[in-house]
Amino acid sequence: MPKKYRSDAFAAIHETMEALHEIGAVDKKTMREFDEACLTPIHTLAPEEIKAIRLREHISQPVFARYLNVSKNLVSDWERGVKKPGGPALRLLTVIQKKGLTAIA
Amino acid sequence: MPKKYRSDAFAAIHETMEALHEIGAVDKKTMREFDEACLTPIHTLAPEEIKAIRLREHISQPVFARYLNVSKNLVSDWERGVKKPGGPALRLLTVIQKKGLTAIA
DNA sequence: TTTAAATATCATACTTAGTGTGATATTATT
DNA sequence: AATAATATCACACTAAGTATGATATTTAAA
Repeated sequence: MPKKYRSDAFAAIHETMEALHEIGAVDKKTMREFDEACLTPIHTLAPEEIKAIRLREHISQPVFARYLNVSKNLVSDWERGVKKPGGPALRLLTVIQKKGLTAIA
Repeated sequence: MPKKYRSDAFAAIHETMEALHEIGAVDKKTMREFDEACLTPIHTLAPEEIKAIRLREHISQPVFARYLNVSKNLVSDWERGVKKPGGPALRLLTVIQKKGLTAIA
């Protein structure tokens, strides 16, 4: 059984916060700070870490590339440290690292 | 209660496929084709669609940007059609469009 | 055992997505 | 009234990401 406590709890709390905001019980500033606090922090990933994430899912570079919607050569470059994943790519990899491939399938 | 039938079913089937592959009952080619078939197809998003996704979540451009791990100006550029989201950014937006913000939180 | 196909490393050249700064205007909040 | 958040816009810059193709090794199949 997959653990989904965190995301389920977050979804529920988020909806509650939205309702409270619409009623006027919570102001925009609080909403914004709440959302910021819910963000999974992002740290740069070392080449080996990226490769480890992929091997953990037991898939090849080409297939992994299609999941991320990037070219297969880019995945190779990441794993060899030739290039480093940027903004949105890093978020994607962080999500997969934490929740697995099925989170974005 | 959030609907997670699809991802739960996929996770279960995926694990079964892996087990069958390790036993030798399923070859690599079949595994690869299976994974490819599980990918949510990606279509380019119009500026209005991107804005719609964000408004649907009731958050501002800056907060949305932090969820995606991109700069706030880029979100503005997307929504005005000045720039178009590429590979990994498109995947991220497609996931949010289908599963909501909590999928990547 | 040979053939074929998938995988992964590597090189090169190119395009544009994404960053960062800063100005402006409008809208909320106190 | 004043402060802060939001959003549009301009500009220059960097490097992420693309595309193609060669090579080598492994893996599957005939």
